[in-house]
Amino acid sequence: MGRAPCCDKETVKKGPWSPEEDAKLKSYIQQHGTVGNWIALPQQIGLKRCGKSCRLRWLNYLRPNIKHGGFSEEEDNIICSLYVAIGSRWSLIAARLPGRTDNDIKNYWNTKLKKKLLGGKQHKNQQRAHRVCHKNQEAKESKDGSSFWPTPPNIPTNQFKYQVDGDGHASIRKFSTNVDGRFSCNYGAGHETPLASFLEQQHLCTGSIELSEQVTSFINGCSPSGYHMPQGPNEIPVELDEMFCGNSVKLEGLDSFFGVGNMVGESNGTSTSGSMNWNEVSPLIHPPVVTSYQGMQQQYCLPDELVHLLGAQ
DNA sequence: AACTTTCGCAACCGCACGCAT
DNA sequence: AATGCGTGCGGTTGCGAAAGT
Repeated sequence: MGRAPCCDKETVKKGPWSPEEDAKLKSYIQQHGTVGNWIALPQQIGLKRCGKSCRLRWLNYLRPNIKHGGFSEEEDNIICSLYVAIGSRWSLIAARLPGRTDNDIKNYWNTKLKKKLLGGKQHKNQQRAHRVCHKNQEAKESKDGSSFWPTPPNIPTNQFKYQVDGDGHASIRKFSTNVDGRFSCNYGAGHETPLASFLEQQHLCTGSIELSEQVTSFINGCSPSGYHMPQGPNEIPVELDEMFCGNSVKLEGLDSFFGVGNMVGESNGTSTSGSMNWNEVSPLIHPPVVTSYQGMQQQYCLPDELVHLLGAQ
């Protein structure tokens, strides 16, 4: 048996909200505060709307101090950086941008930033059937050579090698969980995250990445329940940086750019069809704004916003 | 001016989670 | 432990506006 619908779809009104409906909802919430039960709210105030619709309308439009449009360059950078780090968790990204809603950011990303970032390279499955305008976009950007991120650093590939040590797979999982936790506050255990997927994939693809004593010792220093804050540049082994920066990768958070299901091949900078090699991905991990957090910025190539995130833990 | 195509955004949909029972 | 329900989230769609032909 399927789940009962939250409202009667036959009698409930859909589509754009009228000013009268807005006024009713706003007035009620201003008097009574954000309601405890959205499902019951429309009946209480005589709105023929679904409770979820009321909630959405309030959160995305009627709520005070909402900003619409006019994203600044700084906001662009924050959104891009966070997207690369944590993927499409719009609510988390919105939490870093006061006055912005997750819906707004999602729309802005889908309509503007993604194109800007990728220069029109999009997987065909990502395209809606009736929207073929990206050819023009690609042609234009190919013609004038425009690109969002600066040229990536020339990092030689195939130069990393990890020493064998016991249960590398489990160690990688443990490490990625800890490191990822710092990038995805309050996100439940068991969820795949970009870094976790990346590290997992490194192991699955090469079958040979193991952790050295230095790395293991770093991992063991991570609290299983909390976040381990690096105390300086020397605490994070250089080889971890290489793990992030010296291989061809496919970041889960970027799957939506090129579709899913393609595994990165050998660790020589090449990738299988449809996936991204390091030269394609690295500019996404090297956004223009780079500062340092106790020196570790140089190790991890973290953008400003992630440094703030780390600092906020 | 008329028509077509593209864009941007508000809103909907369905799923997953967490809490209460 | 199982079930039901409300909430929150991310993906997707629909439609009016703007731009192009």
